[in-house]
Formats: sequence, structure tokens, C-alpha cells
Amino acid sequence: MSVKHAILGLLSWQPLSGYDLKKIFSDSTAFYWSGNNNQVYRTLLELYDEGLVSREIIQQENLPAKKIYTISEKGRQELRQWITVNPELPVLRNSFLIQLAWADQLTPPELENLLASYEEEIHTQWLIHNQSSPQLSPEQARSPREALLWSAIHQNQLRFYQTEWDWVKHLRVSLAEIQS
Amino acid sequence: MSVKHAILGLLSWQPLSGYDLKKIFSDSTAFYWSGNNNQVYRTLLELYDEGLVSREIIQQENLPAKKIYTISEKGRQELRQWITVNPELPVLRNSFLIQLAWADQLTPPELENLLASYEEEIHTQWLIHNQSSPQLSPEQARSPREALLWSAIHQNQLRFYQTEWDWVKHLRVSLAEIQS
DNA sequence: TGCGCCATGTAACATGTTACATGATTAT
DNA sequence: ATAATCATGTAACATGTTACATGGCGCA
Repeated sequence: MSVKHAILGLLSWQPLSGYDLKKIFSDSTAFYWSGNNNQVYRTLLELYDEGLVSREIIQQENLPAKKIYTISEKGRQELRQWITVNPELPVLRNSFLIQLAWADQLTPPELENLLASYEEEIHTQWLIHNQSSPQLSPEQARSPREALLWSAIHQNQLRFYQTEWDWVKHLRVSLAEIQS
Repeated sequence: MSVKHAILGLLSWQPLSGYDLKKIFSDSTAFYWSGNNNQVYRTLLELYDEGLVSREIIQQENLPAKKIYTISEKGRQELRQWITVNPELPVLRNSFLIQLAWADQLTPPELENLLASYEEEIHTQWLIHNQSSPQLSPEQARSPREALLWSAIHQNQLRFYQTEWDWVKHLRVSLAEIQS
């Protein structure tokens, strides 16, 4: 259960409300969850029930009250334990590859069109990632080593889109060659 | 709903039983589903109820009866339509990156150990993918263009692990430099 | 005797998404 | 007026996994 640990991690960085977490998830590309209410608020309740976080209700003038969650000592231990555990493999699900597998039934222009729109979508993502991410920017890191790690995370995602982009460009050339 | 179309695609290639599909999913890396019974058999029923496939029950001596599913004309149309639709972005979920984000609390040897085990897992996956895949091998393709597409799908996955491997090796070097 | 293959299916659970619901304040 | 931001939460649905259930055949 990784959202749980993602939230614990963010709270280990600083106390946050559910609304804050939601925004981080929906803005950030590294924290790949959609940031939907259901998951965030339910997970926070679970963490609270398990004693991994504490919370404080803050009344505000002219704004709704908010609940600020703070990681507990037990929560820090749980997070540290999870980090040390052997890493899982990345999950890559590219339904475009499934489309391609049966795309031989398309006419050459249709196939070319499909590849062109995939290339454009990938390129757009690359551009989005290439703009500095507001969360986890190395300037906010607590140590040079953390800054290096955060920069590496960013690089990892950029490289993914770069590789994908190169791949689709190369495939388009190969297909053009085969048809001539 | 992509399993549905993945199954339709496989059936457009040749008639298959639920058991066959299960095996293809669990053996193949391109068809990334786990190949669990629940999903395969339920999806086949849905496809049947929607008239996208027909089926034939084949009694066998000394073996349980099997249901061979064949794609229908309506199924072929549905598949073709899905293929032409604009492609979705690949879904990449790497919980290791979330671990890394908070890994500054580890000691240098602990962090080095974490990265080493990730590198090994990625390398193992690379080796697995590097062996020729039994499904969708270009030799079984119905045209040179299909062979090219299938080869490209395979290359796409290999490149992913290669990129990831390069990335983690580079990160290990950078971390070693920062500590000296 | 016990495991793996063939072949079907169901139950329970985990995870994740969209949409619904409320309600004040602030900016266009 | 109308949309966006702040802030909480619930309901319904989609998708995917593990484990359970049945049962014969062949192999070590």
C-alpha cells in the first residue's frame, strides 16, 4: 500500500492538511496519484487510527476549518522501515503498445497518424516535466544528498519521456522506409 | 477498459480459450496483465454477451472440455475503432522513486544497499526481456510491417529497462562522489 | 504420494477514479 | 453572474490481485 507511505513521506517533510496533500498529488508528476478526495481523506483517517499521525483542527476566519496532520514517532519508524525494504519494480502500463500490436490492419496514413499523435502527447509530457517541479525542488532539500536524490527523481522521469520520444521517432522513420 | 481490447486483439490473431489467454498474459511481458482467472473469464463472458466474440465448446478425451472463443465481425469493428482512437499516455508508477524521495534519512551504506538491490532487480528484468518473447515474435507476424511493429514493441520495453539501469548506475556514482 | 498441467469458474479484498454534496470567500 | 479557491467528506463504479473450489491425467 504505497499511497499510505507516500503520504507519510510528505508528512515527514512537513505537517499538511488533506487539502494540501490533494494539491501536491494533483500538481506533482513524481507523486503520480490523481489526488482524489476519497483516497486522501480515507488514508489520512487510517493513518490516524493506526497512530502513525496526529492531527490538530485549526479554525480560520472566513475560511473552513482545516485539519493539520503531523507524523508521529511511530509513523517515522514505519516510514523508515518501508524505505529500507527491498524496492519494487516499476509498473509500466502502456496501452499504446497493445494498440500497435494490432495496428497492421490500418492503412499507412492511419498508422502514421496514430504514431504522430503519440509522439505529440509524449513530447507534451516531456515539456511539462522539463519545467521545474514545484514540489521536491532541490532548493527545498534538507541536505546536499537529499537535493541530489530529488534531482535524480526528476531526471528519471525526464529520461523516460525522452527515451519514449526517441523510440517513436525512430519507429516512424523505419515505417517510412518499409513503405518506400 | 483495456483488457477487453487486449483480449479482442489476441483473438483477432487466432481463436483461443480462456486458459490460453491466461497463459499468454502470464508469460508475456508486453501483455502486462497478471493473467488471473477472474479477469480473463469474466471479460470473455462480457465480450460474449456483447456479441463481440462467439464460442465453441470442445469436448476432449481425458481432458476437461474447453471453450474456444472466436472474434466476430462486430468484434473486429470494435477493435479497429479502438486502435484508431487517440492513444493514451503510458502509466508509469515507480514506488522506488517515492522511497528515494525520503531516503536521505538512511546511512550511506544503507542507501548504497537500496540502490544496489534496485539495480539488480532492473538488470534481471532486462535479462528476462532480452530473451526472445514467445508471444508476438516477428516470425509469426502476418506481414513485414507487423513484424516491424512487434519488434518495435519489444525494443520499447528493452529500452525502458536499459534507461532505468543507466540511470541507477549513474546515481550510484554521483552519490559516491558526494560522500568522498 | 505429491506435484504440475489442463480447464473452468467464484469470493474476497485492494486500489483507484469520477462524480456528488456542502458552503463561504474572492477574483473576472 | 460565474468560476476558482479553500476545505471537508461520501457513493458508486472500475479495475486488478490473491486465494478458494473442483477434478482427472501423467510423471517422478
